[in-house]
Amino acid sequence: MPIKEADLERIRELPFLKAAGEDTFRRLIQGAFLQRFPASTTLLTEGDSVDFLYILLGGSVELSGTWNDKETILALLGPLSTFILAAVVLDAQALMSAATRDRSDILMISGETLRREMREDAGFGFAVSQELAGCYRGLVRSIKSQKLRGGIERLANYLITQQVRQGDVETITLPHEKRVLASLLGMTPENLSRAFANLADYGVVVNGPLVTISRPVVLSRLAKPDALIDNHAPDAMRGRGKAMFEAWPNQPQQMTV
Amino acid sequence: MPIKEADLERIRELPFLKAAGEDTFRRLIQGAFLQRFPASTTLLTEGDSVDFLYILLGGSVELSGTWNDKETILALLGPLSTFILAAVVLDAQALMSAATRDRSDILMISGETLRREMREDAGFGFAVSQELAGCYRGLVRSIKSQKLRGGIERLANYLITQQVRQGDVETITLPHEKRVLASLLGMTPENLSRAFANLADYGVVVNGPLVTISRPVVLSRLAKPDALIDNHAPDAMRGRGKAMFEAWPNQPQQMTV
DNA sequence: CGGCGAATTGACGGACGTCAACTGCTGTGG
DNA sequence: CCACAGCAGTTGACGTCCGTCAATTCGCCG
Repeated sequence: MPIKEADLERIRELPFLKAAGEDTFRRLIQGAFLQRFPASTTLLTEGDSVDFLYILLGGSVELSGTWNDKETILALLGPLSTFILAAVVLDAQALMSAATRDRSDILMISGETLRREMREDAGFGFAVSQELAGCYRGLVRSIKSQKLRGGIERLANYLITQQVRQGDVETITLPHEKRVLASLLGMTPENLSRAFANLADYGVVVNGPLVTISRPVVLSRLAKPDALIDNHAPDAMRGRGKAMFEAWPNQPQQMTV
Repeated sequence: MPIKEADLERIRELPFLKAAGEDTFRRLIQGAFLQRFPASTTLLTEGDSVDFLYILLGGSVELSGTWNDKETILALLGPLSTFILAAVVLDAQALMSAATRDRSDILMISGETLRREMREDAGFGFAVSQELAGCYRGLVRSIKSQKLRGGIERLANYLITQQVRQGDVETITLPHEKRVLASLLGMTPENLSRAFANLADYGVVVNGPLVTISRPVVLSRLAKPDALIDNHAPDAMRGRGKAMFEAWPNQPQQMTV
């Protein structure tokens, strides 16, 4: 699929490409592919060597890890996310698998070109560092959530985060299947179900993918959301306008726990 | 404390400073402090804004996070580790606290200078990206370990990792108090004790800080170590000689789960 | 209409956290 | 030199959280 002019402009606005010089940008795009993948397509399996940096322009992607026949979802990505950047920078094997969830448009930039341009264009290299630093901090938040909170608390905070991102509505829409959410939160689907049932006491009403938070203050007293764990305004957003926060459809980036 | 010539040479060998140009290096060192801290000194509390990049030259440092009056250790660092680099790159507040465990020599580099030099010296910027990418991948391994394995399995793999790092000896020395290890592995001291007791069936004999692995094959069949989780040869080591792996005393870098 | 998968619910067992008591070591002070 | 306090570590009892297995319901799509 050829890269359209309109796409080029969108890509150019990515924070870590905006910092690149005009020549750098052109060379990066030169050997890049823009490809449309169907839903549930494996893009990369953990252990694979990584030849491209992936940039999700449309659709959604899931990052997962496995061990001993068990699998866990590490992150869910929405449009304008980059992924497996760290493996590309180090030219190392992937530590996570990546698969599309919906039909997705993905830009693939040559890893070798990326590394070469980073060594040439300091502004670009710095922007990549910032992107990586944002990813790193997302994982720190994840680990803290995972190690310090119980399942119900993780769910409660997830709901509050979603509420903020969806514009402080009373009724939020779960953006993924519950079994996917369960894996992201580090529990089984059965336990997620029970966690939702427990939250009924705190004014949480579940109706399919619709979740109504009728007593936000009560829920918040349980959840104890924390600026140093909960990504209400992700690092990755730094440097762009607030536009992405205002409305739902264009929101995501990274949806870690 | 003034920076000694001998220290300068050691510092210059750090992988992410080795890539810096001579001028860059001089400017980074210009406004830097080398400071000796006693044991159990708080260097930084989560939420603090971060003015310096820290480089541990001697001693040991613990990185921790808290929520709701609970605390967990996120990493234990040995000599020649950098820490809170991500916060410095983004000029953001720290997500973890840092404290010395032993008396420690720490080099502090101005964050503002670091960012400025990254924007000027592309080679240096790239090296910082590599450092960050290595840290990121360390956390990915941690999360996978945390979400996919049970406590006993995490301990078993920790022991195997230590065995490799200590030169494949039969009897390893735990480098930290057991309650510290417990927190790092995401469990309580009591449960760590029981986990050790369980591992007796797999040929693990505990004697204070000395742990003998009498049947490595049996233990390994339980632990199922995985190159994509267990950091037997950390990313951060890329680019330096193998010297650090050969012997115990000079080993560490990062000791994540 | 039938079948498949997601979601829920119940029953059960195992893993894990909490509380308490006890041991052993170490450093301190009489 | 010994008594004692203090802390790390261990062990036991208990309760809760969580994963597993099974059965059921529901909605969606062929």
